[in-house]
This record gives sequence, structure tokens and C-alpha cells, in this order.
Amino acid sequence: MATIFDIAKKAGVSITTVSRALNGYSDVNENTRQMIVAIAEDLKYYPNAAARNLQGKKTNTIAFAPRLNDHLEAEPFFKEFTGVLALASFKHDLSLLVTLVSQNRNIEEVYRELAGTGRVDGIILADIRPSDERIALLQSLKTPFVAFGRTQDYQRMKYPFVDVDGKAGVMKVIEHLYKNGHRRIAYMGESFTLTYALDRYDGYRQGLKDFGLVEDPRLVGSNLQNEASVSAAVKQMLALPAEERPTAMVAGNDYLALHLLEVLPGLGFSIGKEPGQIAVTGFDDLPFASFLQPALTTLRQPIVATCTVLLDLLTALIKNQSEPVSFSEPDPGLTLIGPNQVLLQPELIVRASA
Amino acid sequence: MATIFDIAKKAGVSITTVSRALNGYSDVNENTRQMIVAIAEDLKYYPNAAARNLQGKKTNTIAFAPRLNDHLEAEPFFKEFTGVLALASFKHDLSLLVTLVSQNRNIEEVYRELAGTGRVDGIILADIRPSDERIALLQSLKTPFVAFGRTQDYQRMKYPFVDVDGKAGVMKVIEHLYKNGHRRIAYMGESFTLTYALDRYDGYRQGLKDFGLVEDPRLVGSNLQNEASVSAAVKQMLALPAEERPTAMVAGNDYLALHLLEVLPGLGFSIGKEPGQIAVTGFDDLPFASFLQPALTTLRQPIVATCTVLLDLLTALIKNQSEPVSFSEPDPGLTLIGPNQVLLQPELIVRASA
DNA sequence: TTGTAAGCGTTATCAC
DNA sequence: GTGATAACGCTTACAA
Repeated sequence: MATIFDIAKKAGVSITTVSRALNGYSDVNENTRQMIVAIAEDLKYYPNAAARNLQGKKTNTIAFAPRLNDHLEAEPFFKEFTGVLALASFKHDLSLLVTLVSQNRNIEEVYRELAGTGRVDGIILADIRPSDERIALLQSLKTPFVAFGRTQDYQRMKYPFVDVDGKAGVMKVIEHLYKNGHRRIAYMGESFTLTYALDRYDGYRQGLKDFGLVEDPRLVGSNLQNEASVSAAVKQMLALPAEERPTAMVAGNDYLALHLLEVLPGLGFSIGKEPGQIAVTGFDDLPFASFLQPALTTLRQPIVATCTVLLDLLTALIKNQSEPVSFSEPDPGLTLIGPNQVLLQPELIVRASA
Repeated sequence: MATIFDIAKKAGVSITTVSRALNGYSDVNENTRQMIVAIAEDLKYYPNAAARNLQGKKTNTIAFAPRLNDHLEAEPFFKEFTGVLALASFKHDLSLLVTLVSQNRNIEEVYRELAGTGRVDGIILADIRPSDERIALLQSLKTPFVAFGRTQDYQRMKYPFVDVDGKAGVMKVIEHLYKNGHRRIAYMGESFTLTYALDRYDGYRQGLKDFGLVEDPRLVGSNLQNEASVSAAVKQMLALPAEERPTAMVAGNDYLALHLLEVLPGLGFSIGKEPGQIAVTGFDDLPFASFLQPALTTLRQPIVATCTVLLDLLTALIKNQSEPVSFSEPDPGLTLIGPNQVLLQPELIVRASA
């Protein structure tokens, strides 16, 4: 690869002049510049990124560094999200460095490396826990970052994040079910280690309360991860006396709902909104949701909007703007719940399953 | 961030010693090493990647640099593939730099930058065209790379690639349809700019030939990209006299097949394998395929195996191994059609739609 | 076993 | 307008 030295030699000028000419400085003779640019093109010169980074320059690269979830149920969402984020990064003229962070490896190490090492300009965090060491860590490292999701102490910690309002979402679902006559509503939850899972469950409890329903522990499944665990939980609930059985099941995500659709018919239960059927809902609205049989009633996560806002926030932080961020495509369901703290509303998509 | 200078000062040794101690050289006094390691930990030292790169060191990062397809039909596959590749990279202990390459931007520039700039150790190419300048470019740049897909002149060019045998796949589909009594089989193709699209169409033609059927141009749709174009093509075919109408439709990918499933019922045609119904097949077996109504008969692309082999090849090239590559999880349908040129077989998944 | 110093390819600070 | 030269943080001959 050609370097600025090669260009300088060929042009009979110093490397300083080359650098300035190529970086569009104004104090270079127009003729000199043109000559240098021509030679650079001729030599197929492209600046070495490492050398540039070493000078503290921008990399035009951001990292997406989620904690790798061992729950397989999260994989479809991960793929969808990563794909959308890659596309969104492209629109922002950024490269995306995907670095998965293993649970058992020293988490701190990875983020320190990412932050202090000059490979990326900023970091997008995901899979946030109610109390997540990574927030304080990244704050102390002074690296621009935005979280997808939030901790419990987000008000005090004052870090930038984008979150989808899972609580409000599930409350909408409960309302929908209640208005359709359901009084015994079960919740099928994933592992409660991540904030969003707790948040959704919270919406379930609040929803029940709002409509004067009492939570029945026998109707709450948690830590569901695959068809086997869903099946076990379902069997237990449906073994209850008929009048105590749930008439509706709210799943913490589409993948669990999918399992419900697979398991219930095998146990002799029909799914849908008719009396006698069991209503089933999901969360996410992944691409397959509309094709399920019956089509899944679910909450649509605004993934595209989420990624857009994440990048808007992050690029603003990178540019060190202290001005309030303006969003490239403002979303109707967007609320600013703090400085650089954004909440997006999921949309209830009513289909045949509930 | 702490540097080796900080450590050296605190330890009372030179930066050379620090560097050697931290990089596990044998010629460092054990006591000195332990002290240095302790101080490094204490100072939360992590080596600066840019400085390291500048010395020609590995980045443990590979780039995934597909040409950005403006065809929306390719987006679901892109997401799935990128997600799987990210997961596979993680297993290989690599970071994945996703850099989408816009059609209209100077393609050469992007790859030169990626290759010569020290950000990544190797490149994964995708969306290969029958004649694709990027192959010769990357060869001339001497950067390790592997293509997902191949050019027409792959035998002569001798570059490493992994491809899924679309031709053989579609031939299997034609055989399946023929054996189920179909004699008028239509092909619904995407844009024929990419090799894999041509390859699949080729399988269609060869399949017809093998069973003594004659290709009818009126039964071939090309450049289909969305529901509108699919709808238009379908209408034209079904406007033919009853005995000239297709009884089966082979789509170039699952997304087009999905559109067929949406369009056909609206025109009064039923889909399936029964007499009088129209059989529909796809290609890819994306997650939604099994949930479509009717469930889609399709060819499953071995995405996980593809990504595994891509990374096996690429890491071997990066290590500059001239020995034949051994694959971490050898696949049954894997053929070596040249040195470092791998062909994988798609699997026919028969479901209800054909 | 340890240290000195050169070098990787840039950008930035001064002089001239 | 232009050119030396230092600096970025690291690795690696070569010396000691």
C-alpha cells in the first residue's frame, strides 16, 4: 500500500504538504493540491486507519456489544436487531463492529478494550440488567455510549438510552384481553435477569391491578426458554380445575408465544378469541408473527425507530454536542424521559390469536 | 487510559520489558513479570489496538462487506445471514466489522480502504456477480478474503469461496414437482444480476431438460422484487388458456414465494399439492417459511454451515496456512470443487405447499 | 535478563 | 505556502 511518503517523494514535496492537501486544508497552493490528489489517485492511496486512530482521529465505526444471551429465545430478535442496526449504521455512514460479549468472560475487560483502544468512536450496549455494572464502567471510561434498555437507577445515573416501554405495552395487552372478557390471564415469562423481561412482567401486574384482577401465582410462568419449559408450565396451568384455568396467556416474547401455539393444540386446546378458546399474545412482532396459525396478536417493537434514535444519540455524543439531540426521523410514540433518555411505545397489533 | 509507559514508570523498568512481560515472552524474570502483570491489572491497562495494528499485528477482526442490494427481497436473508455470521465469528473469537457497500459509491475505494488500512485481518465478500471486479481487486491487494458465492470464472481465478449449489437445489425441486405430476412449471425469478439468481434459474432450465420438458418463456418471470411485480407476473401467466397455465411455480427465494402465497388466493387459486391446486416452492428456508399458510416447500440454505466454513477458510488464510483447510464442523453435503472452493448442498424441505 | 532506539503511517506544532 | 520534527502507543532488532 502506498503511504504519504510515496506520494511526497513522487510529488517532490514534504509529507506535511501531502497530508494537508489530502485533508482539504486551505493553506495549500491549488496547483500543488491538484498534483498531489492526482498522484494519490494514481498510486491508489488510502490512508492507514491505524495510524490515523493513533492520532486520536475518528474511526467512523461504532461497536454493537451486547452481552451474549444464552437464552436461545432471544436469538431471532438478536438477528433482526443486528440486521436493522447494520442497515441503519450504513445510512449514518458508519461501520458497525459487532462484538458479542460472553457471559463467563471478564466483561469489564471487553468493554475497556473496546473503549480505550481506539477502534471505535462509540458503543451501543444491549441486554441491560436492572443493575448493570457496564453503565458505570463506560461512564468512567468517558466513552460515548448509548444503551438499548435501561437499569433500575436510570434517573440517578443519567446515561443515554433508548428503551421500548414494555410495561405500558403489556398493560395495553391486558386491557385488550380484559375488554374481550378475559378474567383469568396467565403470564408466560422469560428469565427475569434482564430489565426488559421484568418490565414486561411489571406491565402484567399493573394491568391486572388496573382492572381489579388479582394475580394468581399459579398462572405465572417464569424462566421459560424453550418448548420443553413452556410445555411444562402450560400443562401445570391447564391441569387446574376448569374454572381456575387461564382463558388467556400473555407471553413475554414472540418466541414463547410461538411455543404456546405449538403446545396448546396438542393438549386439546384451541387458540383464538372465541369463547372456549385460549387467547395468546406475544411481544416483538418478529417477521414470522403474522404468519403463525392463528396469526399472532402481539406488541410491535419499533426496531427501526429504535436503531435510528440510538444512532442519532450516539453520533451526537461522539460529536460532543451538548445541545439537545434532534432525531433524524422523529417517531410519534417517542418520549424524552430524561436528557438523552428516550422511551418508545410498542404498538398493539391485533390479529387472530387474541 | 494507561499505557505501557505508565506501567514502566510505576514498575521502574523499561517499556520494552513491560511489552515483553505482557506478551508472554520467555526472557523476562518471573518476578519482574509478576510485578508488571500486577501493575497492569491495577492500572486497568489494555493495549491500544491502533498502535498494535500499526506494527502490523492482527486485529482479530474480520470484515463482512456485502454489496448493498437495493432489492428489498434480499433483506430478510441479509439479516439472517448477518446474525448467524456474527454468532459464528464470536465462536471463532473474532469481531465482525459489518461494512455495507453502496452500489453507487466507488466500490473499489471501500475495499481498498478495508484491505490496506489495517482495520481487519480478512474480508468476507457477498452478493457476487457472474463477473465481479472485487475478486481481482482483492487478489491484487493480497488481503485474505473469502467469497460467499462465486463468479463465472471461478476455476480460472482460483480464489476461495463457499457457495450453495442453487442449480442442483432447484433441479431437486423440479424433480419433486415432476414426480408429483407437474408438467407446466413456472419460474419466478429475482433480478439476474447476481450469480446465485442465475444459478437457480439454470437449475430450473436443466431440470426441465432432464425430464424432457420444454421451457416456455411465458412461464418465466424475472426481475421480480416485490408484491406488485409478482402480482403482475402471476396475472399474466394465469390469463393463459387453462391448459397452458402453470400448475406449479418455483420461486427464486422464499420472499418471492411468500408473495405468491399472498397473491394467488386473491386471484381465486388455491395452493398445495392436490390436483387443481397450484404448487409453490421457495428457496432459503427462512424462519417464516414453515409458518406460512400453507407451509412452504423450499430448499434450505445451510447458513450455519456456510458461515462456519467461511470462517474456517478465512482464518486459515489469515494464518497463511498453505496446508489444506480442515473444517471445524464438516458438513455432509460439502464438496471441495477446487482448492479452498467449497460447495454446499441445499436440502429440499417438503411441506404442504408443493 | 533488561534497556535503547528505530519504526509503523498519520496529524499537528512550529518555524521559515 | 511549505517543511522539519515531535507525537500517538506499541513491537522488535540490537546492545549491554
